[in-house]
Amino acid sequence: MKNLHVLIVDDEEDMRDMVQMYLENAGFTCSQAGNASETYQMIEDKHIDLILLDIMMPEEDGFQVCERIRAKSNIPIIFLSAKGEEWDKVKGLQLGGDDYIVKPFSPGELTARIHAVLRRTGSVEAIEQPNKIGRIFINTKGRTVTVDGNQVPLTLKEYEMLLFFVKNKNQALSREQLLEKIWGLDYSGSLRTVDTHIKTLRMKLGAGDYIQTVWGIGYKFEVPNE
Amino acid sequence: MKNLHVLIVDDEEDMRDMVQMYLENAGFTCSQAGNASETYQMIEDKHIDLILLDIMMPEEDGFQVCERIRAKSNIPIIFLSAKGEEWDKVKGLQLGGDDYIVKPFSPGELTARIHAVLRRTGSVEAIEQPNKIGRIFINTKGRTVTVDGNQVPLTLKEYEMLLFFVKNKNQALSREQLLEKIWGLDYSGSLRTVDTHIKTLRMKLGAGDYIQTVWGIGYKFEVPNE
DNA sequence: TATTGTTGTGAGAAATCTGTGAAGTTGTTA
DNA sequence: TAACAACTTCACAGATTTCTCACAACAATA
Repeated sequence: MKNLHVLIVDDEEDMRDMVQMYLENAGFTCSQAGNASETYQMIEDKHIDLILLDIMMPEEDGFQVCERIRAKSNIPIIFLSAKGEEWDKVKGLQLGGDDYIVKPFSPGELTARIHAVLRRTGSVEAIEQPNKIGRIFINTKGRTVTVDGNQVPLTLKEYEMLLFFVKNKNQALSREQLLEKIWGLDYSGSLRTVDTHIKTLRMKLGAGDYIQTVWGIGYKFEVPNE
Repeated sequence: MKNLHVLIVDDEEDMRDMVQMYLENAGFTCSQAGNASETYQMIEDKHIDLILLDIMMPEEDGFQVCERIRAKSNIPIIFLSAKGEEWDKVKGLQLGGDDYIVKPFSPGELTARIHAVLRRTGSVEAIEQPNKIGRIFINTKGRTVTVDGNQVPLTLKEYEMLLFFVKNKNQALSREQLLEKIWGLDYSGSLRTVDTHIKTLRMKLGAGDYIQTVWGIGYKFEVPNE
């Protein structure tokens, strides 16, 4: 996969840094802009593959910025909006936004949407997604999981967990790693929460012993015959 | 592997000394700083490859120190925080920290994280992992061990012991050394505990006489034909 | 060979970790 | 607001690992 450059636009530095960290972990290169004029300058100066654009910003807000960018460029734009912030999905997308994400979001959600947008806009050759693993079939577009032909309804956390496991199959993963990647760096709850989700995932995936316990460490996803 | 220089920053001398001992045993060169100003001076004076930075310090705390260092340098920084200490992962990492470790930690955990950070930041060429030794195959990602093609289930201590033996093969290792490296400096149990683990390891590794008794000293890991 | 100190080993106690049901929280939807 | 789903926490039983101990077996030394 070629190296993709994402521009993060947000007036809060903390938020920019956090997003950048998430993205760099996922293999993206990042630049930051704290306001509208910095944004325009960045776009002139560098090759940007995608823009993450916060809506609430002093001076020009995200919608205005989007409009001005669209006047001369088709760079994919994903809007960021804080939860509860009053905003109009329709408006954003009409202005040429390609998607939107509501804060707070998990690292997995962020990268998933970026990949989806890049694929959709054709900016990048289809990114191969894991699909069939043993008797589990994961449809990342539809966000559905099928086991032995039967669709299994997974909750958000279960789904992200399964995806992360599949991406790192045959690797022992600690609870800390799972929490950090799926819940985000700022999660401060109990480690044992992972156990509970493991329980339900195991149950939903049925027989197959996909998820092994690595005693004293955490868990590992293994495919029986591979 | 080139000689890497680690700066240990902590206001407690005991902690600094302990960490230094761990690191020197692992082949690092160390310097110490007990407060913020010493830290800045060290960075000016010496070539430092990585900083271990305690968060709780009188006067300037670790976060502030990190911020000031980041203002002019990209030296990798790993935060140290005592268990239970209220601290914010996100804050630390946003300020430019590369990782964090919660005290108390084992020597193995410490060096593993340092290596990971150095690899990630590109400070050092990937450090080769032990893999095949005689008829033993160690998969560090999956944390599995195979002997003659058969997977052998090892407990945590057994696994860490084997790894340590392999890293120091053909060297006579005292029980004290083993306890210090695998259990940590604060272990206060019986020396003979080692014997018991040696017993089970020998049994699980099967024929091959990998682990030799060095009478009056301790044990040694040897590979038959090498 | 007798003596002394060291190591091997089995058994069981102690410590630690995981699985799980149930209850509590939070957030969403109608 | 009530009903519901998702998520988290808790507590305890059960499983697994780790440690200790006692004694047998062994090596070194005189």
